[in-house]
Amino acid sequence: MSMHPETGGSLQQGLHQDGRRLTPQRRRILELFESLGGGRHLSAEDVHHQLLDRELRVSLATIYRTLRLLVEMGFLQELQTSNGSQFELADAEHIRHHHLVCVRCGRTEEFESEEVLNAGLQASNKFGFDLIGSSLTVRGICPQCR
Amino acid sequence: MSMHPETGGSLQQGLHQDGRRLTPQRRRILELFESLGGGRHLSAEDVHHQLLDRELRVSLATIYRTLRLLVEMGFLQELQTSNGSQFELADAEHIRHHHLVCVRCGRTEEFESEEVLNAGLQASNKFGFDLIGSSLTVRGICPQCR
DNA sequence: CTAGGTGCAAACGATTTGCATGCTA
DNA sequence: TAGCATGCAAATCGTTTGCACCTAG
Repeated sequence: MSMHPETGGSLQQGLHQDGRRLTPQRRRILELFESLGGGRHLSAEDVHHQLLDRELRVSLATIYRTLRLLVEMGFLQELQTSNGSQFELADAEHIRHHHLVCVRCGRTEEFESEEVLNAGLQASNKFGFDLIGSSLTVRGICPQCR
Repeated sequence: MSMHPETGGSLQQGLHQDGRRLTPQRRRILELFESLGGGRHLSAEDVHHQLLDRELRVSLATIYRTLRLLVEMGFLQELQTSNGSQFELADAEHIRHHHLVCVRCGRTEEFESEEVLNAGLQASNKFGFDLIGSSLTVRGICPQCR
């Protein structure tokens, strides 16, 4: 009942469902996230720059469209911040990592929690949702800003 | 160590700290949230309309400035969505309410969880943050969109 | 072939900011 | 008074979209 993160193989399969196509641009974005591994937050602009560093040109518009697609497929998870969205791998190893954000300076720390993972699972069961992932955002004021 | 939500009284006190002033505009916004009670999400525009319905004129710019202030003071909690931020009372009764969001249609359900609350507390302690609040966002696909 | 994808540039829309004026403490 | 707050309008800036062209299947 829960749609789960896929391996490279089944993900490419997913990109062929419903008449979707696996283009070089999409492959580049996928490979970027895979090469960076989990636990890294990238904005759309970050993805753009990382790709340019690798001499790969993909338009920002396509990056936005692809990131949205990957979120809906459950491959990425989106973290909304005051400066726009951040995306990160949502695979089994990282689905349990959460965020502690300073509301003053935006500093972000990460932590893990088994209980939070379970709470999300229970909630999605209760309402009949297919779980994609969950993320806890804890807001506070960091020591430097206090 | 944890900055906690305040009652009306200590909140108005908070609005006098650091040379801040309690203006009619701020009072109107505060009273709006208090009158609606917890568990309601309002965007900045929503606040604007609600106030107009009550024949109270406050500029959108001031609403944005005040909402940010109230979030930093811990009186409101901010929920970032793809259509902008939503704000709600962050008082003791509602600080433990979380969100289950459909990534396709945006439908949002709410639920509570004691474990999540504790996880946030532990995390903020670990990094020395003053806790303001926490919110879990669970992403999934709702039954209608599946 | 042909629907889906891409790039570009323009459009959008929520939020922020500069500045002159108002008003709290 | 002094200085924070407000209102207005203009500026920002991340994100979306229209459209003509391209290409995976």
